[in-house]
Amino acid sequence: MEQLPNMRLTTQRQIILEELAKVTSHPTANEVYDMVRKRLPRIGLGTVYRNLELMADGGVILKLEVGGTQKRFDATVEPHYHIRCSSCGKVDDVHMKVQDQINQLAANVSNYEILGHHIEFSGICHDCQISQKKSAIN
Amino acid sequence: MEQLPNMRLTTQRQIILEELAKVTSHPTANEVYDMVRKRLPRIGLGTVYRNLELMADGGVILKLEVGGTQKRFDATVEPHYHIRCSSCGKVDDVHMKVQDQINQLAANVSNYEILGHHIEFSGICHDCQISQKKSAIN
DNA sequence: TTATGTGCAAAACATTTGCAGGAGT
DNA sequence: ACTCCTGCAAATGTTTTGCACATAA
Repeated sequence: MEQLPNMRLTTQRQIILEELAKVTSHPTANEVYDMVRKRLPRIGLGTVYRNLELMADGGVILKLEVGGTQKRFDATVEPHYHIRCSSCGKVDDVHMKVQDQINQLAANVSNYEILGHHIEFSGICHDCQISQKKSAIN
Repeated sequence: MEQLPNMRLTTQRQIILEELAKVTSHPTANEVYDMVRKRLPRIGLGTVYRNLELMADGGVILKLEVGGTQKRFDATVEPHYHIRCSSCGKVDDVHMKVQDQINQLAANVSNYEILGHHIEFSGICHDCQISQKKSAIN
């Protein structure tokens, strides 16, 4: 595992990263805690929060501040977009090309130094589309 | 004030909406509470939360779930983008054209029914650019 | 008049932090 | 050894909620 300088390679960090890499579901800190606890039952929730935060700061993982009350985490650090189901709150990746040219459009109309952007789509996931059709029948 | 059906026009709602419309700073619920309290000292924080939520549901205002811990609110409901200062956390509008064509790009690669999108830029605001230059000298 | 809304306070969540003991380098 | 890290629990911060009273329609 490639870590940042000044970060020790602890069992806890290793397993948090392994478990996060296993899924594509963008889990919340608490969901990561549940996943990790199956292998490290005595780990503290604070440790999970501390390490997710540290890894996100170090660019090892991505912290998503998308809709909903909790932050979500993603082991894929390459820039990509997300979609959130308005009905069930699930978050999925959107595998489209990153639209870097829009940074220039923003730079043209803003006095900020533009660092980057993130797009969050909203929609209805396949499962929820099906549930909606079912309930429309009744 | 045009409200949704089944919503009474109360003094509290009126003033919350007026105060929100006065600013372009995308205040948090607590900041709205502080603003409103100057005119209605006995209003409860719960009332502010309840009404901001209701108005956002009804499309009278916009609820922003951008980076940072707290939700922010915006009296401008026309679709537009935002930029958040990575240094101080301030949120500003980005007055560029809405890129509706990217919804189609997302629809092409996703099995979600796309409803819309929001772009959040990140950058360094003008004030923070100046502070950074000052501290670079020392 | 009556359904809805309000203030207040407590509860429910989500996240952060202090500290004494533990572990990586 | 000497830091840095962890588990635990308490603290903090944000949002929601229950309830008795108030008020818009």
